Amino acid sequence: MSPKQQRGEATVDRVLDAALELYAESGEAGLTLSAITQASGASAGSIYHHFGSLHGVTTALAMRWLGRLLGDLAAALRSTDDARTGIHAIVRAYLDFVRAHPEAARLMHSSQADHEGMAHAKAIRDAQEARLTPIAAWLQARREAGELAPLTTPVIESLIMGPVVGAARRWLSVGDIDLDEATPMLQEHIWRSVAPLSTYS
Amino acid sequence: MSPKQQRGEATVDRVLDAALELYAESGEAGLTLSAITQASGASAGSIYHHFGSLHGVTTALAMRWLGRLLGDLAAALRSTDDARTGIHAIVRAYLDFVRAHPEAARLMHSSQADHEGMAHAKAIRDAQEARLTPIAAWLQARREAGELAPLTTPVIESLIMGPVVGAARRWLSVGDIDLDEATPMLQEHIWRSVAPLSTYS
DNA sequence: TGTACATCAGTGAACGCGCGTTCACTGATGTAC
DNA sequence: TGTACATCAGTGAACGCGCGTTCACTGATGTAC
Repeated sequence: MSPKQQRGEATVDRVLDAALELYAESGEAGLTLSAITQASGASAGSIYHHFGSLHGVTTALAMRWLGRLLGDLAAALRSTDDARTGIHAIVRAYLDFVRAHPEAARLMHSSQADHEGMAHAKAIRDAQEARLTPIAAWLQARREAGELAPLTTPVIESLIMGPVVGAARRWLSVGDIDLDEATPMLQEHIWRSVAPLSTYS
Repeated sequence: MSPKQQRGEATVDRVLDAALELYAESGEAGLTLSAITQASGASAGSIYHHFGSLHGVTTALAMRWLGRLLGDLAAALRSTDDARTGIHAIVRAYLDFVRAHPEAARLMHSSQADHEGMAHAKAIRDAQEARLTPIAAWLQARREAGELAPLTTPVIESLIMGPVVGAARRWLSVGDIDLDEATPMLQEHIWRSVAPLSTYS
């Protein structure tokens, strides 16, 4: 999980890369130990040495990509300072990430949803706290500045991320949505849903 | 799947009810054949007679509840005729359903998300076409009447259902959202995101 | 610079367990005349 | 109303397969003096 030698790190990378590929090919059902050993070249024992269990592999995989996604979102916010450009930036960043890493996005959209993800959502939040904090702080600051409607954090987060996740999932599954075309519309209409009323009066 | 005798129907019901309970207890991993036979009282052979396979059970379970949910949503729309009350109604109907059937909601939120659900999203849509059509028709009529912003159907659906699904999932997992309190806010702010601009100018 | 030792990294055969599925069969229900 | 037959519903023991995990071990790397 936290290798002390370079080749250990390389092995962890190879295993996680192979696992994502396997997941993309055949879903959660494809993530068997023998499939991973074959695809990654690492032995069963080596995988257990680094991850403790098969479940440890999938957890590490989800955490790695969730960290990258949240990092992108936080970075997108960092270069903005008014609410509207911030909303636009985070929406774009999420959709860009999904387009760049569709397999990882697929993995996260389901692993966040499964029983485990549901049950351990809090644990995940803790593990990713460092990356969640700046995003939450940004939201709070904008709301306190009166640049966002006076809503609770969970409601604001649902209003912003909900449509983005919905559009991403739709693109990943049904495929009847053009993300390039949809992005500016999502950006502006999501903004309308969280903008203070004064913006339009 | 479509039993010709009454006791067949009763068995199917018992199996699906037991399966949902097992899922609520221990997730997808809990849905083994032996667990289902034990919990439902039906024999392995009987389950194969009705569902063809274990996978058939989970498919039937998801379809049953998805049908019920979509039925509720369509019913909620039916008693409205202007866009704003329609949006309010469908948002409320979804959240009411989630509160009334949290285990089923949990199941659908993940089974819609998994690899299978992603891959076969189109097949699911076909199977539920009868229930999806009136909802899609309502949307189209309202948009053509100028009561909704001129957006493509996937984008409108994402804007409406995205935040609702997001809030529901958050309630089911993290639990840091009060649905009673959030409902009116979601209703009105979702409406703002799909309302024609003239509403606020 | 060299040596001894501790820790990290990796191997792969072996294990037993529980899984989904099958199948030959019995019993219940419906139907035709 | 009674009888013969077809279909539907249900049983449960038996099967083999592939799974995750373990473990005794070797080899590589880092560290202390």
